Amino acid sequence: MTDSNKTRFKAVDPERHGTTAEEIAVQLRGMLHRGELRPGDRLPPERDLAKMLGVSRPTLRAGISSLAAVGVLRSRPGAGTFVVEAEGSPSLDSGPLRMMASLHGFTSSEMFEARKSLEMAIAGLAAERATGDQMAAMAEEITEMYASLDEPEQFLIHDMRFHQMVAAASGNRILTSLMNMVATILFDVRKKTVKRAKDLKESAEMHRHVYRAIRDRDPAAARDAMRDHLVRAQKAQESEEPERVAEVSGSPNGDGKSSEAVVREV
Amino acid sequence: MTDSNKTRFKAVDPERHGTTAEEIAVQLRGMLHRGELRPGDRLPPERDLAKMLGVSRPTLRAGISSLAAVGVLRSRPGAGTFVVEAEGSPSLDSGPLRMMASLHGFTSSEMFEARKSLEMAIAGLAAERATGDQMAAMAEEITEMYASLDEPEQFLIHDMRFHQMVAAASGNRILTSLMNMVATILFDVRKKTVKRAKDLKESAEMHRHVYRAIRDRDPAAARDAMRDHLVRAQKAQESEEPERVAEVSGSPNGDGKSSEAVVREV
DNA sequence: TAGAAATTAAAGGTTTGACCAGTTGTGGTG
DNA sequence: CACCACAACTGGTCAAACCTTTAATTTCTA
Repeated sequence: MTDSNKTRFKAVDPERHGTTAEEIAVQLRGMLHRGELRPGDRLPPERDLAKMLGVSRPTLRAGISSLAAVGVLRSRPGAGTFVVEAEGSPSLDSGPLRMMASLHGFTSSEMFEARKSLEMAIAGLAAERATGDQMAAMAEEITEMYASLDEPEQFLIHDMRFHQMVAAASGNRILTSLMNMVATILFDVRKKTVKRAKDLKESAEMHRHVYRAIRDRDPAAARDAMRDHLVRAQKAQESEEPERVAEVSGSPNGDGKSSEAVVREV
Repeated sequence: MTDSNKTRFKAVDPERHGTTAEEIAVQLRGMLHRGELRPGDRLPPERDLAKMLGVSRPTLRAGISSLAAVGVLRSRPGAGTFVVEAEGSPSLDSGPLRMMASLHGFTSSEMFEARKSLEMAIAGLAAERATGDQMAAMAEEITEMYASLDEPEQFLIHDMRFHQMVAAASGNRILTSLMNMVATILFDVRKKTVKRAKDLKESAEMHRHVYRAIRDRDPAAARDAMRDHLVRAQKAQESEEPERVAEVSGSPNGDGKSSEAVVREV
C-alpha cells in the first residue's frame, strides 16, 4: 500500500441506507471490490481512518468488525488491520453454516448429502478440466494415503487434501468454497472418531477409483466413484457415531484458527 | 422469553481464547446452539446484557455486530436485538460470497456454473422426494409465469419462487441455502436486464419440463431439464450483458433488505 | 365508550475521551 | 556487528453522555 491514502478514503455520504456502521462496511467493501484495497494490504490506523471517513472510532470499529466477522479483514493488536490474504483457494467461513446447523438442527446425514452433491459435481468438472500437474498432485496424495494406512490422523490429512486437489481441478472456486464450508464441519466431528477407523484400505481404494476416472477424462465415472466413496464413508462414520447434529464444540472458529487451519497448515 | 434471564447469562471467563468481543460472540453462539436462545427471541437490552456478561457496552456491541454481520442477530432501534427468524427456508447471508467474488474476481459464468451444479443436484433430489403439495406449488408458479409473459418483473418473481419450491422439495436445507446464496447474487444482476427479456415463453417452457420430470419422479430427467434450462438462461443473459464479475453495486445487503426481501416478500 | 393523537419510557446508534496492552521499529550499547 | 531496551504506534476496552427511533402508555376528543 502506498502513502497516497488521503485520496482514496472519502467521507461517507449523509444520506445512507442503514446505520452508519453498515455504511462503513459497505464503503470498505466497495474499496475492496474496486481494487483500491487488495489482499494483504494494511488499512490506515483506526484513528486516522475514522477521521478520513468522518465517523467516530467506535463506529468505524463496528464496520470493521462486521467485515472481520465474515473473514474479509483481520486485526492484530499493535500491528494493524489487514485485508485477509487468500491463501491458496479462497475460503468462506464455515461459522455461519455451523450456526445455521445449530439453529435448525441439521442432521449429520443432511450435511453429508450436501457434501455428496457438491463433490459429485466437482468430480465431474475435474474430470473435464484437470491439468497434468493437478492429476499428479492427486496421485501423490493417494500414494501418501496408502503409506499411512496405520496412521489414521495422517491418512485423514491426505484424504482431505485429495478432495481439495479435486476441487481445485474443477476450476470452480465457488463450488470449492462451498464444499470446504460443508467439509470443514464434517471434518470436525470426523477427526474425533478417526482413531478407531479401520477401513482405511478400502477408503484409499475408493479414492483411487475417483482418481482414475478423472485421469481417464470420464465425468460420469468420476461422479459415480465419488458418490460410492462418500456413501461408504458416511456409513462407516455413522456406524461409529450415530446420527446427531453437527457440534460446535471446541472449535468456535471465531478467528479461523480451527479446522481450516489444520487442513491447510499441515 | 421469560423474565428469568439472570440465570442464563453468565459472566465471561477471564481466560478466554481471543479478544473479549470474540468471546462474547462465542458465548452468544453457544447459547443459540444449546437452545437457550431460539429464533425470534429478543435479547435483553444492551445495557443490561453488558452488565450480566461483565463487559462494557461497546464490547458487547462488537460481539453482537459480529453475529449480526453473519445474519444470526438483528437489531432494531427502539425495539431490541432479536435472533433472526428462519422464515421458510433458512438462509445464509450472501454477503460473504459476494465479498469473495469481489476479492478474487469471480466471473458471472463461474457463478452460473456453480448454480447449475447446485440446482441439478437439487432437482434430482426433488424428483425423488417432492410431496404432492410441493408439486402443486411448483405447478402454480409455472401457471403464474405463463400469465406474466408480458410482465418481466412479475415473471422473474415467479421464476425465482419456482426454483425455491424445487429446492424446498429437495428436502436438503443446506443445499437450498447454498443455492439461494449463489442465486441471490445472480439475481441482483439479472433484475437489471430483465426488462429487455424476450424469451420468457421459452423460459416458462423449460421450467415446465423440469416440473414434469419431478412429477414423473425421474431424477435423471429432472437434472437434464434443469441443466438445459440454466444453460439457456445463462446464454440469454450473457447475450445482453457480456461477461463480467458480479457487481456489489446498489445492493449492499448489509441488513438483508435487498434482493432476498424481494424474493420472499412479494 | 372507543378511537386517535400526543406523551413518555425504553431501546439501539453515535460520539468523545481516556487508558490499557500488545507490536514494531529504532536507536543505543556491548 | 549483534543484541537488547525503550519509545512510538496500534488495536482493544472502558466510561459517560447524548441522539434518534420505536413502542407502549396516557390523555384527549368525537
